[in-house]
Amino acid sequence: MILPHDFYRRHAPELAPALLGKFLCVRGADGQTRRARITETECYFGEGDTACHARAGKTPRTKPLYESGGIAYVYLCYGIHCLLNVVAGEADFPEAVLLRGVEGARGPGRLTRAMGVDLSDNGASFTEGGRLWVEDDGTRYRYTTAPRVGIDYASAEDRARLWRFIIGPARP
DNA sequence: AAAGTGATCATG
DNA sequence: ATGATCACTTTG
Repeated sequence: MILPHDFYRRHAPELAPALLGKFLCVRGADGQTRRARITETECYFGEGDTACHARAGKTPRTKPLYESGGIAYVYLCYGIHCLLNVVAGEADFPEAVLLRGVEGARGPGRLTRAMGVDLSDNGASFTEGGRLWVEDDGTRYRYTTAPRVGIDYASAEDRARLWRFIIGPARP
């Protein structure tokens, strides 16, 4: 089942674990579809989250974050890597879920390279029959939470949030 | 441990 | 126009 728009219209801290175990699907230029189960996500939540790109408000780059959920926010990181986020929630409130890993590709930069996602996918819809979508096969997974990575610049409070979600045994 | 890499954003 | 900053990966 292809996840519908409503699935994405909730807050990112809730959407991030909900995406675990779902299949990220990308139709390539050759017509072949690549499918991989999502194993690791992180959420970024609002202008008040000092780790979120939208912390400085709306700019040309962060504009997709302010759209209604169910579209892609892709940006270039460290000059090399395209990182793929799933925009969450309602319009005018910036929040998204970073896809950090799928089966067969750990790391957000490797994920996009493996799946063939790049900057041209920025703003693309996951629900309107484009080359990107997410499928649910009904499987549920246990997961572990952890702090987000690569956000040393954020406030201590925001660095401490357990907003990283990883498929695996729940922590004791 | 450290470099490689370039868009983005805040300055001037 | 310039410079600092990065939601990373690879190499040694």
